Amino acid sequence: VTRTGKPPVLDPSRVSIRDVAAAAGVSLTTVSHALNDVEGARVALKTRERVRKTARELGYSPSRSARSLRLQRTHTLAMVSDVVATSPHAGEIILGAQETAFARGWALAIFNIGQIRDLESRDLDPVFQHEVDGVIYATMYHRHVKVPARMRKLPLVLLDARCDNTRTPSVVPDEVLGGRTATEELIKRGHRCIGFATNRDDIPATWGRLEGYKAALKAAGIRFDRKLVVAQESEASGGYAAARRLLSLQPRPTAIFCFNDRMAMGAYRAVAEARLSIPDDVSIIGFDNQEIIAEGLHPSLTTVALPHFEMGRWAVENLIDLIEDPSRVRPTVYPTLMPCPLVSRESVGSPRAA
Amino acid sequence: VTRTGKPPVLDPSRVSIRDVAAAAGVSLTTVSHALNDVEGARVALKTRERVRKTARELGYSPSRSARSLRLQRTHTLAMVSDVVATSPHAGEIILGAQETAFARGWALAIFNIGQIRDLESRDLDPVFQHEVDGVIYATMYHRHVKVPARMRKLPLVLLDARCDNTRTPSVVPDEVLGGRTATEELIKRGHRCIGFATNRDDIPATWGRLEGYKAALKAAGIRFDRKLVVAQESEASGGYAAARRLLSLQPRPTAIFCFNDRMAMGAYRAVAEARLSIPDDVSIIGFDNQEIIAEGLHPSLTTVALPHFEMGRWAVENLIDLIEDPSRVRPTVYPTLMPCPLVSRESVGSPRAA
DNA sequence: TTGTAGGCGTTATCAC
DNA sequence: GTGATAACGCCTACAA
Repeated sequence: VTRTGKPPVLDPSRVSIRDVAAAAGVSLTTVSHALNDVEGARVALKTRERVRKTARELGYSPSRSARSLRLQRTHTLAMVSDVVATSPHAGEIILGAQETAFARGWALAIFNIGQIRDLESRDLDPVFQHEVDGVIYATMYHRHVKVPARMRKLPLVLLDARCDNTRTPSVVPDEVLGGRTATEELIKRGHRCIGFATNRDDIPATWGRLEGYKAALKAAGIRFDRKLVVAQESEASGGYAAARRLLSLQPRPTAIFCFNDRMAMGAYRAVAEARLSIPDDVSIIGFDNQEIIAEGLHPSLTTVALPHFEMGRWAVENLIDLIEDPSRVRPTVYPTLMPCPLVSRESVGSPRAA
Repeated sequence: VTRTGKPPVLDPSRVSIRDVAAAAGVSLTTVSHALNDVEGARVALKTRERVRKTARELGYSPSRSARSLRLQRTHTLAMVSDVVATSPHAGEIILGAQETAFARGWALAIFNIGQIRDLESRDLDPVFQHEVDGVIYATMYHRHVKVPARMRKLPLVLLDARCDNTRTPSVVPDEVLGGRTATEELIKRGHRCIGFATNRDDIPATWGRLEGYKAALKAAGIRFDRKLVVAQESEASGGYAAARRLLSLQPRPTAIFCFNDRMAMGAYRAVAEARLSIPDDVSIIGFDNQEIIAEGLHPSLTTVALPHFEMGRWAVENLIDLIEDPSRVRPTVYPTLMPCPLVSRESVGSPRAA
């Protein structure tokens, strides 16, 4: 990088702590004390209020650079992720994280580092050169990760991921509860023969949702039937294939729980091809709440939402707390499970009288 | 905010310019000169190389805070947007912007400020307190905006938006060309009777895509038929309604250009209900390339992609250039139009022999 | 209760 | 060619 050689162009409009001090007729120490509520040094109440008022009137806000330099704190969080920014829900995670950080006066820097499996070998220097006070390590979907050693040196929170070290705060969707929520919704409507179009990947979402499905059946006294669970690719085509298979069973399931909304999209096609209707002949429930799909389908899709916004918020809250008081290591369950709420639309109804 | 009262905890592992100077056996001034290729002060080649080597070995990287303070430059860009982070394509914009900024050594801070029409009245102080060197003002979809006075004080680039001041760099999708691309693709396959399921909103995308549709017809010597253009809500339901209408015409269009992929999703349903098949009886082409929809539909949807990633990249490149050399105001067309590439999938074919 | 001074790490000016 | 030094704006130990 080549320098311009020019001296810094000072912005005369910018008000500094000196200006406030001058305007309030006190020393800049007093201003600092007053504005920061410093514990030791007490400032007369009257003085403090005058200082505050002056600062407000002048539109003073402390320089982040100067404060960072002095305090060795940047008040900036890094969100390091694989392709999180391209995942359909990335926006929600970023939004939740960003809003929370902003509300607490922190900045959030996004670092997209490509495939996360390259992480160990990759050069993270650029990330750390940005001098952040903490790291949120987010993955595109719920999974188990190995945290690079370099990253452990900073306060760290995992989002949508868990690792071996159970002392690292981590937040993931409660897949089990979500699977249970979906299944219970069907049971509540009177369904007893419920197919599950699941996926084939060996990831927590697969195990968890299946476990939730089983738990709901058990709680309702419905026998688990292996034939009602069909695993396929977690795409629309997989959902189509799985649903076709399920609809060909005797007796035919009156409802299908789909691993995600894309699979549900395929299931809709299978139902239509079988000349059946949703939800009269078959109820469909999805997972993920991808709104484009869920609201675009006809009838609109009842589904279970992944709490991305909430996870973003949680990660930032906990990371800032961790930074501000590392000693306060609250004993907490690991990982933190964020509930997945039901989003009711039109694709679930009661089965026709048998 | 309450202070801890503790003195700053210095990170002993962090190497500063002094360490490099000591290790290289020169003064820290020389290190700065050598590392920054300062014009006036020349450093002996041998010295410079030694300094560089030492810096590399020690893993030195200058403190951003200190540099910001000294240079009055934060090397940080703000991306101020309405609900961009929740829009389905937000990820692509952010990704393009972030990768580009990162590659040039800049940081990108995202500021989500809710509904942008409130912008004038909104308190942007928090944004500017973050001390950024420039602003990317991004909207959720292509439109005309009024830029708040405060924002004009900083280098500014508009993304997916245009404003009255034609000297403000601005990048938007080339809607006209995109509409033309879609229509031409259908014409190339031999279609002559092409319906257009458009939307009702009074936005540039509506006018532009229609204009492109007309231009393509004209270029192919096909008479524009008003009845072939049906405006509806830009949702799946609107696409359904529009397609139903179009499919009832005599003669029936052999192809339908849908304003966006969601409308195309609805059009698929209308085609299926009419017991027609895609693309044998009717070809469908969308717009936006929302992958979840386009790849989930059966058959997969041929569509025109919005260049979000590229717009993010363009905005950052141009903003940094503007900051680094404001005098270099290149005379350029306004706004910059980013082409929308065709994404071929399976929903377009040739019409059956008449 | 308030003021003074030193330093956070860097770059630019100006001597040597 | 090289080095000492003064800022950038802020916070805080310490003196008054």
